[in-house]
Amino acid sequence: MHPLSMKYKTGIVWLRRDLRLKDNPALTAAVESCERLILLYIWSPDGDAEWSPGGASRYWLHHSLAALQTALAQVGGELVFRRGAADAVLSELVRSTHAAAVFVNRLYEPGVVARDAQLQKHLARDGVAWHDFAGHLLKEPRNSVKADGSPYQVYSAFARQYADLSLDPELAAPAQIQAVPGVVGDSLDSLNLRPPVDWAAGIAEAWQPGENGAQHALDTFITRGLAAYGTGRDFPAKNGVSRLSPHLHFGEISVRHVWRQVSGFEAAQGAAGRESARVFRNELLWREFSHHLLTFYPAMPTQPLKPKFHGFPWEHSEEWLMAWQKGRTGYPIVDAGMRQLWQTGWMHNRVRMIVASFLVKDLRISWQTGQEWFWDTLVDADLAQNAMNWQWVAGCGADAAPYFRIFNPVLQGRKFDPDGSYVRQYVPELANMPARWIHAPWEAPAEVWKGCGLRRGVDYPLPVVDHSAARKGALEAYSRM
DNA sequence: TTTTGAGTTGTTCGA
DNA sequence: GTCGAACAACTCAAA
Repeated sequence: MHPLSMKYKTGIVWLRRDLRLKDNPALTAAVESCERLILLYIWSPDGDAEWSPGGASRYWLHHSLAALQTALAQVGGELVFRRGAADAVLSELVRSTHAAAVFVNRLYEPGVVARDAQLQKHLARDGVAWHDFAGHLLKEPRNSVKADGSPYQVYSAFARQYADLSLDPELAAPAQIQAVPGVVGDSLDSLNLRPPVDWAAGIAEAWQPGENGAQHALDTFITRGLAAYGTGRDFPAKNGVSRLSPHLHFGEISVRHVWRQVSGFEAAQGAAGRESARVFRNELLWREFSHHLLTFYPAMPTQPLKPKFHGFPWEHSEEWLMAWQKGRTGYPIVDAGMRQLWQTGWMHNRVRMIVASFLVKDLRISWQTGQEWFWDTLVDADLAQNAMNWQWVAGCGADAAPYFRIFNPVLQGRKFDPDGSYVRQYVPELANMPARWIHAPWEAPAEVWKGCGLRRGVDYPLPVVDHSAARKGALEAYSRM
């Protein structure tokens, strides 16, 4: 942390994706070094930075901000909302309030990094200090490079350096905040983050955005899911995963806190539990790795990391894309995943791989197209992770991904949703399909369809493509590269 | 500089 | 039904 010897009369805490009070380095430093604070959130819909949040993210953001507003008010703080370009908002605010310093936690999207550098320069010209802190990751990307200073390109080598990770002590939530009174702001509602049409009922049911919801999700996971995470995480019908991703994306909980809690749990476990904790921590390291990659390969969201993928012959079928997006491909596990995404703003990780593989390998539609859909529909949409994972599936990412790794949606369904309960939940028209046919209903005899009250290919579609043929086509296209 | 070992999550085929 | 091998070649990390 920066040693701040200077005391400021007025400081601005610019909250971005660190929507929490606990273990928030920028907030704590500001409280300790300023007599009074302006707590600011800026909504810049037309982007100082590219990749403005998608629909599901905005919904989450609205509720997360509402929760933060309440929590800050309880310690005397007042969250001020402003809309517009960050540069204009900050310079106006600095002039009108005579604030002498701005405090932020660093982010790692290339557009944000560039904008922050500009802002810092502009503020310095007006004599305003800029203090940025490490609050979003376990380790700063610039500190996790190889001995020669070059960036890691392989996950396992990257992850190895976290073996002896030592973390700064956690910071308590501020007990008291002195707010600058009477700062003019917009209302949260006027930011229009919520959708005009209420499609979000399913999201509201499934989630509790905000710091309390995040801590609750962590507690629930540690008491119910973590011990069996190693195997349980692969079964989408079980509650085997943490569901922390949107909370971590918006910084409602500190990843250092999560790491510590998981390590604390591990200490009291037998071999299986220790292995589960290790596997889960590796998932946190994949999150780190994605930010590392985005830092050193800023084109990752649009360009394949492996150059030979430039010019890959992707298909452009609106009809297939629509079938995938709406969950009407005729492959139940794929359709269940895509409908879970649409209804709840989230999809189980195992199923994300299956639907992504299906889009890229079976339909041969570009990973960028899939990434854009996820960006708009996921409550946890995160530029670094979205880009890294789509590239991983497509095989054009940093790690070696064998060209022959093509998921078979029927086998995956049978293996990870053996009784079909995940499919039944999200593809209710198949609720009565016997388990034997649930992952390949086109193979079911006519009387089985009839017995379920279904017209074959009408009430539930036949496969848009034949997997076996599509697999051959993909292998051929990849080998021609 | 050269060498060596290794690389998140799979599927198919034939014995 | 289960099991092991094959499925390419290449790049990266580290000694």
